[in-house]
Amino acid sequence: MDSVAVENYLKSIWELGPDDVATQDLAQLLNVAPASATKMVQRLTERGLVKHIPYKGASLTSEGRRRALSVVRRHRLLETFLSQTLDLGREQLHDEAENLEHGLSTELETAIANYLGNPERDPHGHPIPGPNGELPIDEDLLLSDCSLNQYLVVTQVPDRDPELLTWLEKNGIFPGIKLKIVSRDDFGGGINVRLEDSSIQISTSVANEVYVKLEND
Amino acid sequence: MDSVAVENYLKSIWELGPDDVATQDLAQLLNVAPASATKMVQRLTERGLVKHIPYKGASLTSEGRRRALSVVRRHRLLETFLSQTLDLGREQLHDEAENLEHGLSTELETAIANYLGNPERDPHGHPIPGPNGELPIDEDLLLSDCSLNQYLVVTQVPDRDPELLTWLEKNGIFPGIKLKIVSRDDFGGGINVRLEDSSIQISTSVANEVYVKLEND
DNA sequence: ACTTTATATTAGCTCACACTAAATATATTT
DNA sequence: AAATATATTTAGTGTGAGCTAATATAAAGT
Repeated sequence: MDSVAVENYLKSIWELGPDDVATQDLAQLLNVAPASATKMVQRLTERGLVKHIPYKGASLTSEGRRRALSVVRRHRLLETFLSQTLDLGREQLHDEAENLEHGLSTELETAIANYLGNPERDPHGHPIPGPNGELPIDEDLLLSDCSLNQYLVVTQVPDRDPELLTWLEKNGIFPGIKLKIVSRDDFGGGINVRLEDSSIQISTSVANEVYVKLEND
Repeated sequence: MDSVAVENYLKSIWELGPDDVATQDLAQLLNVAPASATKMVQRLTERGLVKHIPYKGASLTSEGRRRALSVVRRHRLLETFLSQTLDLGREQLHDEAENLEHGLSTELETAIANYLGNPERDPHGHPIPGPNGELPIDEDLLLSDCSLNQYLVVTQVPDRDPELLTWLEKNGIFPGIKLKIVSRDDFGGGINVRLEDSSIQISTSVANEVYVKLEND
């Protein structure tokens, strides 16, 4: 069984990947010194879970990817389970799942998945990998890439930043909501969006973390 | 925050306590070498969580006890929560809770407790400590201490051994069930018990782990 | 009271995972 | 092409938690 540290590194490399993950980014995401990240990347390379080209970057081997996705699966199932049983706000879910994911046995993972009816997405709209690390191809579009006046439905919002999530929630942006882009401000100023009964402005950096699909799909 | 290892030691000392806990028993319960247990007991003594008289035994300080009971609380809340949402068998609960208890934040602990209506006992009948480590006085009687022909109700069964638990379950012994002792075999042979619609024999060692109360309480 | 046996502790080692400081690569400017 | 800046890696340490082998203490038996 992988240690908590190993699981967290694998998951982080996956999140930053797929290729040439910089030691520094990894270190920052995990709140450790860059040297610590290098060290761990080397240990993982030893173990065959990571491929590392020094001074270039790290990436997961297929076994590493499998294990990373197992962590992601547990994380997302837990988020879904907690949000469905207790009613925690979407913004609390991430941290709680983060703490519990490492202690989830395969049996309990399965029990939870069955209980939930093997859902395909978590409450943030992120796809849940299958038990063997299959990840459905994600065809969602970046909100910031969409054209004006198309009818869109939000599919995914970011989960790491509770503040941001609270803001999105307060402004009515969460999976399932319909909207369209009515105009773009120049020079990276953001986009103006029309929802059911409100209009808001969304900065480019936020629009880069929200995914949507066309309404008629 | 206490490490997983520290939490496990504290909980184990509490379970084996209250006084003069032998290093060896601790080591056995935690599956580590006796020397490792001694070492940890010393570290915990350093930290003021344990009082240790060398060659005599260890016991918890009041702070140590508080933290041990916090682990026990999380464990028992999780058992109750899992048994109520998913329906796992009573015999799976213990191990799963064991894995998850260390990752449960105070907020989630509270959310679960509220969701469950602040229960006083877990599915095995064990009392759940309060959020500040208060443990209600446990007045239940050992089944093996009871007199013949009293009308009894089972209140607690052991949770550590899935095999035993399955056996008890199969023979109809679990919290809430009514029974009476009809006879005792001589020389530690066990007791004969009459349930609603069956009779079984229970060995002394098992009867020493089952608690009951008088029916008319 | 002495010896044996059982239980505990100490000593010395190992491994995982963190850190800082120093050294070395790579990338970017001038 | 050299100089500077940035990123990465190596070297050296520390701490937590485990192990085995050797030693010390307490309990039991003769």
